[in-house]
Amino acid sequence: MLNKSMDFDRMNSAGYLVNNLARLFWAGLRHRIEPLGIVPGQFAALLELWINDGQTQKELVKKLDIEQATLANTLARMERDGLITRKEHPTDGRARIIRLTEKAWAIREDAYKAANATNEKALSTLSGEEREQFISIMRKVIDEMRGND
Amino acid sequence: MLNKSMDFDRMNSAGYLVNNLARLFWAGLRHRIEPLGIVPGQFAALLELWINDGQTQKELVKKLDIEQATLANTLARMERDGLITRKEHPTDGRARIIRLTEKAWAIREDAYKAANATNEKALSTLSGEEREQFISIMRKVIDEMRGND
DNA sequence: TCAATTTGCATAGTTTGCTATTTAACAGTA
DNA sequence: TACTGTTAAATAGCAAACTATGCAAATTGA
Repeated sequence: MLNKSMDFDRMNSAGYLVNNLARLFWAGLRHRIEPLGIVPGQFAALLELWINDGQTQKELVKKLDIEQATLANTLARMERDGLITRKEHPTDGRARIIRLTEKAWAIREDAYKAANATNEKALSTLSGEEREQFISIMRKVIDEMRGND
Repeated sequence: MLNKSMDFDRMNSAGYLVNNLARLFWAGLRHRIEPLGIVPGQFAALLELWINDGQTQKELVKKLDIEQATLANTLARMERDGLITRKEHPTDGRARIIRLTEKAWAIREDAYKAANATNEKALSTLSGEEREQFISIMRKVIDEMRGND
């Protein structure tokens, strides 16, 4: 072998592992919430609306780390699926107030349980200390990556 | 507050953080490899083919943690983009041999550098020990999640 | 006041993931 | 040999991410 740089071991690449992990979490959550009639992409919006119902799309975008266009499409599917309604804003003709339906409220507790179960299963192999390390390292890396580049 | 279980803090959820992180890695890699004329989804297949050119789709699927249909589509785009060719298999009329083009070979070193730079930037805030913990914890969790559920 | 700019949301178009299904070729067996 | 079952790859259809662009309402400022 001429040069070590000629190799790239994806099993040692943080990016490769993170991607892999994200798809496993996605799949695990998808299975668990399927009976509730929701899909993983709707989860973040639901979490935020369960805490604070009746926001505009703009307010949601600010809190959920996704692009405006992504959220607009997800909200359209959620409306189609009967999870939210969108009514006109009282003072701003461009904005719309997003409100959860009864159906969305009804699945709240089960959805929390599904998410917690997915996390619990994933981390079940780790010690308490390792869990803390894992979470805190991820937060550090996210901050770093959001910072500059 | 009636009940602690009524809350779900996504900033403390491993799944939420992992998802976030994966999209940041994806974006970082995308920016860096854009000048090379490739996209992140093609990366895994390229890595494997750079090591072992001339495999069938089935062989690639076994090594890359993605579904057969996903790979088939990605390979179609790679063919369209002039990164691979697909020739008939000498003994099996169903299979096709996937081979890298000159164009794909030419960007190899720059692609490795781009991936390494993305990882390096991401982990730059971590100590050597933390990096090792991060990688080894991710491997543990992946093994756990792949295992059963 | 009214033209220009900004802003909130929607839409277009692409990639990449998934599941499910189809197609064609292979392999084994009656 | 003809039938049956299996297997490799392609295709259909959906979700969800992104960038870029469009549109109409709101705001600004000359």
